[in-house]
Amino acid sequence: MKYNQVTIKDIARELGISPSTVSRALKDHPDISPETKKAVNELAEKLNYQPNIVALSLRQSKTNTIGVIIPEIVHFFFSTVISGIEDVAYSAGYNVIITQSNESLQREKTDIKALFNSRVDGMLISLSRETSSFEHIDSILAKGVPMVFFDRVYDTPNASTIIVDDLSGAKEATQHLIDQGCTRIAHLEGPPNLGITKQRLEGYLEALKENNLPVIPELIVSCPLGTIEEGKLAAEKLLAMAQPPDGIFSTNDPAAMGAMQVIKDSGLKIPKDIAVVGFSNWFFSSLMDPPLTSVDQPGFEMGQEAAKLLIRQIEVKSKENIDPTPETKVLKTRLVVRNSSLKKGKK
Amino acid sequence: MKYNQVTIKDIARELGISPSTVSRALKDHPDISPETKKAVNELAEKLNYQPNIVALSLRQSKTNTIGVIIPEIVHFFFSTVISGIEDVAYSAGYNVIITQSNESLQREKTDIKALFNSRVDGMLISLSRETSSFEHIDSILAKGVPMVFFDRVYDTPNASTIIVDDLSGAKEATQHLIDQGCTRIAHLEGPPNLGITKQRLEGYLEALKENNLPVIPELIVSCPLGTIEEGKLAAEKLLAMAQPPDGIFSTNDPAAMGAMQVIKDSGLKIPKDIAVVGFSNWFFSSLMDPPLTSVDQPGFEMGQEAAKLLIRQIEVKSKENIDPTPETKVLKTRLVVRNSSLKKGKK
DNA sequence: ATCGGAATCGCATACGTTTGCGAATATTTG
DNA sequence: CAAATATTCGCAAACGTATGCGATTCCGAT
Repeated sequence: MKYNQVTIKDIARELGISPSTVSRALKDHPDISPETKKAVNELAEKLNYQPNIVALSLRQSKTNTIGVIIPEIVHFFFSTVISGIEDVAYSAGYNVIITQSNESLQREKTDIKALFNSRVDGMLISLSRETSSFEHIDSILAKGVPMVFFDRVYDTPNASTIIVDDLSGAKEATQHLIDQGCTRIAHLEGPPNLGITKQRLEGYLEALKENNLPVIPELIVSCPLGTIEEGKLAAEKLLAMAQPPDGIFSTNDPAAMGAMQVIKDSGLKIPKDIAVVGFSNWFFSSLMDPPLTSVDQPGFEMGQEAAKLLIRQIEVKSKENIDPTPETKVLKTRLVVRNSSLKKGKK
Repeated sequence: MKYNQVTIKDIARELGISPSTVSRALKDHPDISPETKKAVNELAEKLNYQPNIVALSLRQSKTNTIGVIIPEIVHFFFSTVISGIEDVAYSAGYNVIITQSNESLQREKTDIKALFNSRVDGMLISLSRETSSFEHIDSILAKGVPMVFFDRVYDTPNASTIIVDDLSGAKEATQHLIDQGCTRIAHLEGPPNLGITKQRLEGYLEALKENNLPVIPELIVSCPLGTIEEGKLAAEKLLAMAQPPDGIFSTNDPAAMGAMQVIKDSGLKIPKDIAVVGFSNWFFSSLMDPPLTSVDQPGFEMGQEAAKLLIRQIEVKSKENIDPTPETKVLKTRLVVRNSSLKKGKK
């Protein structure tokens, strides 16, 4: 689009000097006399000169843009993360291009290529549910594009990652159920490809072991999509057992919610008969009836940290021309106790 | 960032021809012989040539990028709209840069400038709650940047808008309450600057008049932020009245939700004592207890339509070099009836 | 008056691509 | 066989900016 914006050449012509001088004057280069600088700056101000970012990007081989790939935007946790990313990116002078994989590996591949072709300075990625091979990522990584993975991470020594302590969070949640007197605790397990799924399962198992509770395989139900619907199905299955559970720890909030609905409809009471704990602390969790206990993930902070890390890597790479060593950052979770799990009342 | 991507020059050098020939060969220009085209295309394929989008943007004064300004991402409706925008933008070959105003006029101003400086080809904007003056928009509009406003629109003859039929939606919602037997219907009113607030109020009033119900000013309570907290306060105020309402139509779902909590805590029953209807049909509305009746806004579709309209305008402007005439598109709402308003049971 | 150096600035080139125009070669025509 | 035309390609400039290097000017010192 041609907006007839004033350029450095216009200023040069008007002042009868060369574009190079104008360029230098604008960046306060010592070679330029104070008078020229003054004249240039005043005219630039008067004409409302704004540097052409596209030309700058071409010249410097740097777009000041970071690309983001997330599974889906319409997801409380991820939109919170984006908010955090925006927050630091904008104050650092970076634009943010957002793409969503829609949980599809195919789409993730085209997204990553599109971002690379757009010459973004770096990428922030959270893997799709389907992603179990990584050539598409490795090939871009090999070209030296800085990348930071968050939440659903690719475990490679070549890229930075930022995660929450899913294991501890899950363990704490399970321990909380045990403290409330639960002895038969079910687990709604998440998408099998994701590391977070394994971590949360692991935390659940560790808590059981530390309390000398038996691990009952039938009580671990897979919810590969983690939807409300799957939560309902899982709960129906659990309630049909000879000995139903007295507590449920779900890999995420929607599944927990689905389970809650089925439990309530069956006439059982939450938390008296079955206590429920979710994961992620979605916006609406506090609005449920009863309000859902959940493990809070600091999404905004995760976005901030991921963006900070990426930008630092970008700047290191461009200034010192050195590949920065990847870092891993683990954020703490926080168990938010609400009525869905309080059999005994608050301590 | 220098990724040492192969350029048109590399291909030219390797083949002993000029860059211009390579360029033309790649775009199937008739001036180039079939043999040269074949050679070029094969080598390009082999070297995995990808055109440098930044150089292209500079050359063509077109970035194939559209900028989006929304009040906040962490908002079910807006994230849904974004999803719709992405959907059509990507298949049309456009990148999407997203910024959020955080409901601040100041931030909206800097966002719009930043997007302009990034030379986006067009903008999709939903106004902040604070926006009541429009110079910052007019000045950009005057430069000929295509703009489409959605949902919270700027009513000007110079830009296209895409909205939902808030008036009809509100009227239908209120009529529904009347049909359920409500005679004292309260309205939780939204942010005063927004057109949608006025439209929804208007629809509420029209429904009352058509049914010969009196307009009782005390029953119209302002919720300038539209938060859950404000909904609670409003409900407390309403319940303290000598004659509390028997129905509530809220300008949005969170306020409706806050009201529901207060009503339930006060011992009154929903919908028996007070029926409640919200607006926007947030994701969690169906999960409330009782599930909340709400006016569904087609967010995804709105995003799609807005992006389509904008892209069409961009292409018209660049090809025919003519300012396209602004259009307005109105999308239909849909009342989703749930138990929070069903005093009589489904018809 | 001459020189040296500092101060100030412009030329040329680069980033990667597109495109009008002209040049060279090949082909057809009379 | 010469001339006209068609085919195929390269040169150069352009988009807007940054920067190494050389050129010019000016000043004070000798």
